[in-house]
Amino acid sequence: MIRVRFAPSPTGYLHIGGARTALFNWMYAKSQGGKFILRIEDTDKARSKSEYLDEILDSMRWLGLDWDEFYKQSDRFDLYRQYAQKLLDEGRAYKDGEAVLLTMPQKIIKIYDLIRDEISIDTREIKDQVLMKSDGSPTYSFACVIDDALMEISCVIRGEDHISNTPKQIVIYEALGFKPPKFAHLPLILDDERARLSKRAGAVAVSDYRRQGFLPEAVVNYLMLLGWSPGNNQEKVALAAAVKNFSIKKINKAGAAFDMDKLKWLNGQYIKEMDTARLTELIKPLVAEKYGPQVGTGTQLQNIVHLFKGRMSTLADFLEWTDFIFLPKVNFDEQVKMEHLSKNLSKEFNLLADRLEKIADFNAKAAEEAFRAVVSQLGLEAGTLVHPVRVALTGRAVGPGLFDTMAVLGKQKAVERLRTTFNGPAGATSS
RNA sequence: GGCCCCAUCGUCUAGCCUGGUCCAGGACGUCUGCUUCUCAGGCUGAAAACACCGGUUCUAUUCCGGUUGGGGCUACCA
Repeated sequence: MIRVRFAPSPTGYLHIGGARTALFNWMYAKSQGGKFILRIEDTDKARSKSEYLDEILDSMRWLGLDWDEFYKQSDRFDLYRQYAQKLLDEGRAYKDGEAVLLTMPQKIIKIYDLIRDEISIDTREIKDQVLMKSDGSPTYSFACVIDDALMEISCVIRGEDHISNTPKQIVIYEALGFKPPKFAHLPLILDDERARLSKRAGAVAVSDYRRQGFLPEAVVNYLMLLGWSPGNNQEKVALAAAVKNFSIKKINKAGAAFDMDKLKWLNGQYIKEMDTARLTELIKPLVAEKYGPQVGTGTQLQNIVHLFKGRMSTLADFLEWTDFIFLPKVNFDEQVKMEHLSKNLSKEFNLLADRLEKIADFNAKAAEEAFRAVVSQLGLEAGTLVHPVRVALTGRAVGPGLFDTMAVLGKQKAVERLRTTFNGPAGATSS
């Protein structure tokens, strides 16, 4: 039976690198019909916080990484104490004050790593290891070894930063009379300067990505591609398909730099392919949070989502693009205003407003017809009026097609903005 | 510093195990062009890599050694 575990420490949020370690463990378990165990390593009483634990659990669920068994090391302190006493009784460990230290044997330890093959280390490089701290709590390596052995973990899949912990732990396995599991050390995720990914480099917590409007399926898809490849030049890979293809042997040895651009691209792909109704459900709470619970309900929001779907790379982009629809007044970009509205077009705007006002069933097609009529009446090129109108209605020079934009804005606001741009309420005049 | 790990386009990678089919394939990003009222998108196309030096071999990106470079560890943190 394949049994693997992910063992985060609740001394911080779930790190994106930790999420990938969890993901690889999870994929391996699923691909082998094994069990995925979540074990909380909260032996450091001072730094462990329950809010971090909640966040880790939340992020795991959000990513869809469900677990079969759950343990907390803080519930198991008696166990660690018993094994420490056993080693003391057998003379394999000794006391230094209240602490318990393990005597290091002098030998060459060979690790068989599923990704890197054999690694050997001379224990003479390693000093005696603390097993139990003076405060009575176990050290990481001691608790980790006892738990991995007792939980019958068949393969320890963890980050490369643990390679040098492995020989120390093998010595502990041997002292305790346990058979060591297999090991697989994953390459680390690096930042764009190829240094270890840290807060400095932007978002590192899974919850940050969630907050920024990334989809869990995109985050999972991106993470699995860091150090692993499904083959066949596939980029967009569903978790289920990846599980089918998964093999530890195919994991890379070299560190992988995190590329935010590619994550955004992937996220955009998932957004574009998502059913608009479902996407609207995801966006609804964001709109409600920003503008109040009354705004953006019903099919109206779905139409807006439909219009902007193709240009979003994160859910948060929707809010960026659509402020002109939800805000009572347009938020002008002064630069853009200078460029497109410095010439007085009040005659043209009013004419267009008159036409729009008369439309009974206001939609993109009707708006376009009205617009074309005005343009031909004035003998203008469509383009010369399209851009100023877009700026007047949305505050920006870029956006979706003007008539679709008018349709989602609605007749009333469109007409009002056209009328007030040049000769509206005090202060609205620009020159 | 010591010990350990690693090394294909700017980035993620395929290929390397089982040398020739690779003047190295895909994707992100960058740059062309087309589409269009703009931008995004979509569709085209282009530039872009086997770190270096030796060895083995008829043949090396693929195997071996070294050099260089990068990363990790070196806690009574995990």
